[in-house]
Amino acid sequence: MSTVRTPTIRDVATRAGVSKSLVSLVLRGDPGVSPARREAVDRAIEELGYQPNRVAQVLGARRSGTVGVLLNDLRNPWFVDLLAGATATLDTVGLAPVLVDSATTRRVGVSPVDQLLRQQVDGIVVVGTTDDGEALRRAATVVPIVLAGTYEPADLGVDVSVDIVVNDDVEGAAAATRHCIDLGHTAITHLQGPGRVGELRVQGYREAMSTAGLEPTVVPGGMSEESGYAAARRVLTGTGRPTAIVAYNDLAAIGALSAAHDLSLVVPEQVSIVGYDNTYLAMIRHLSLTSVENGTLAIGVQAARFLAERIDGKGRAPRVHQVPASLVVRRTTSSPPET
Amino acid sequence: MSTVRTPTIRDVATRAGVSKSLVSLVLRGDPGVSPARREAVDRAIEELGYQPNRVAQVLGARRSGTVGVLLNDLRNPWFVDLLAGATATLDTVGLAPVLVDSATTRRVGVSPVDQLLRQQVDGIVVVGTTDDGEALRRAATVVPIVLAGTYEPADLGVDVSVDIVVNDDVEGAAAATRHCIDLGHTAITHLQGPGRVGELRVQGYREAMSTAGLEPTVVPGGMSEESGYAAARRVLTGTGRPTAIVAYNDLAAIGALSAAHDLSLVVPEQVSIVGYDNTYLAMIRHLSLTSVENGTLAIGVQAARFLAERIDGKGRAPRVHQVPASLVVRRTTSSPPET
DNA sequence: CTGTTAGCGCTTTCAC
DNA sequence: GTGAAAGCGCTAACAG
Repeated sequence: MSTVRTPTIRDVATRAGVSKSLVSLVLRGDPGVSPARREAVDRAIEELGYQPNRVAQVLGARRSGTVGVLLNDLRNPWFVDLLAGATATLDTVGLAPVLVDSATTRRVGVSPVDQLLRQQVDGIVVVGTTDDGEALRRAATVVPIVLAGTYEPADLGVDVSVDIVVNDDVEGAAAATRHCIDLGHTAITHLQGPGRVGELRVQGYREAMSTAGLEPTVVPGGMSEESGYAAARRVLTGTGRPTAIVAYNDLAAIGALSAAHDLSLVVPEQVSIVGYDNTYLAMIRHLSLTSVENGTLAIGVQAARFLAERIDGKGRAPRVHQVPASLVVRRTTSSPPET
Repeated sequence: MSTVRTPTIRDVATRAGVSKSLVSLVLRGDPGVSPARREAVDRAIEELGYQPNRVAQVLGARRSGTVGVLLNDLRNPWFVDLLAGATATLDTVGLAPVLVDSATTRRVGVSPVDQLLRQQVDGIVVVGTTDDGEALRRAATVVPIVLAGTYEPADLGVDVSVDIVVNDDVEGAAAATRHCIDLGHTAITHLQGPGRVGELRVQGYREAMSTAGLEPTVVPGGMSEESGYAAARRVLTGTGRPTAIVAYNDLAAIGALSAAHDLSLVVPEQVSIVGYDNTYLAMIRHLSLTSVENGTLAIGVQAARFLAERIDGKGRAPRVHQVPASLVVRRTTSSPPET
């Protein structure tokens, strides 16, 4: 914590014997600067240990080069994977993500979205179902927004156009359900998750059940391990319990796995369980969870692309990009018990 | 994306019929503002939908109210837990974390630490072992730094003082090892992790082994699932394999679990495995990993406190805060096979 | 208690 | 090609 003033662009300029603006040009790699001067500036920067002040740059340029990423639970590996895809892509176009985890950020008064806006982000990507639709609606009038893995908030306003990048939730859930049906299950319960995505998965589940002439059972779950545990525990307690559970996501499925364990039900012999998202959790061999692969990384990449385009002013009509979903069968599903 | 200029403090002032500075005072909740004027300002803010521009605030105030949090893998639940503790505490003192995940942030040229500095963060908390010691050393001369769950980089310079918050790695690893010894194991292998923390855990392991008169075996591992898998696979292949593995952390332990599974070794009957960090992964009942609880949340909280103090100018001597570690026995450890 | 006056460090026309 | 000057939106003394 030295007490000497940290060097500014002006110091660099004087030291290099040029003007402020010339330094600014060099900083931004402007091609039209004579090699000699560029060299002089670079040396001065080096000698001074000069670091450009981003804050001042942003204020001056009226463009921050950052995009807000609104997650809602860093504990869910799905978010992290999607984030990885988005980050990689943003990097290539000179944008930097600024994360906001609505779960940990309980800053009173100001909504996370407004925080982002105040920070002058150039765009926002909303990852997964979120509340805060009100704030987003406002935000949409100021910066471009893309929704990744969610359809909410729908109707962001008449003349604002947001892009949506999702997987085929209906088909994914249907595939998961069909898999159970094909294995011989007839009593299959679905643990519903939040939002429109939750509804679409219910729809896929219902379609598959109906096609097979089976009676659907949907119970409200959630997107966390705890909620999956609680829902599954309820469902698996007592008689008339299902022989298979199709969960909203991997986290909920893992909660269900735990519930089964606590009720001394062995998986998959007594109860089959399938997740959604195909996160690394599903791949852990000791869990080896049958799950729906939904192109998480690709969604992140595409979301970032869309956002970057819109930030560049390519203001087209709203787009919906859908990546396919496919089932990955592992060891938490098998034929139902004989009874 | 409306085209109207977003309102500034000046617009608010005119609309409320007061001066810019009065608005500024209201914004910062200054007590010395007459209720009438405050009310007028608030109404103007409301009517205009005014949002203060953080960037301008920071530039003016020469203080950003943010602290950089240098993680190195968002996929490791340990980081996320620690982050949660830190965030909660930072919030209470009006500081906001800005995350940098060195794993996903591969921004060429500028080190993540420098990025943080350019953003004018008021301090940095380094979570877990990091490279980039060089940049941190430079940073330490500009803002306060606290290390959480790591001792690196050591020696940040003569007159800079950084605080360190860690758990008792030696005791934690020793407890894990003793547990195996008490169960009757004699062939116990330790999967070493990175950095000084890795060394301390090795030390704890060695001490426990030596006390019991057993021969230690340490193999290099890593901190990821993959590296744990690879190391364990090597160790468990062929004859003369250990009956117990003490891993560097939960992620590595889970990798080891998978390796055992792939080699058709059943856990814990044929091989016991213990992790470190006691993350939610260890608690998943289907994994039910014996692990060392190391007060992750408490470390995050304390790190944030230390940093906040230093930012407030309470520049004391460097401190080292150590939280206790304790073993949580679950179902991946048992007596060794009879042979 | 309130308004005025300088900046904060950088970008950006716009002349030279 | 390079430099001068005018902001970006807000904070922070300092007078009134």
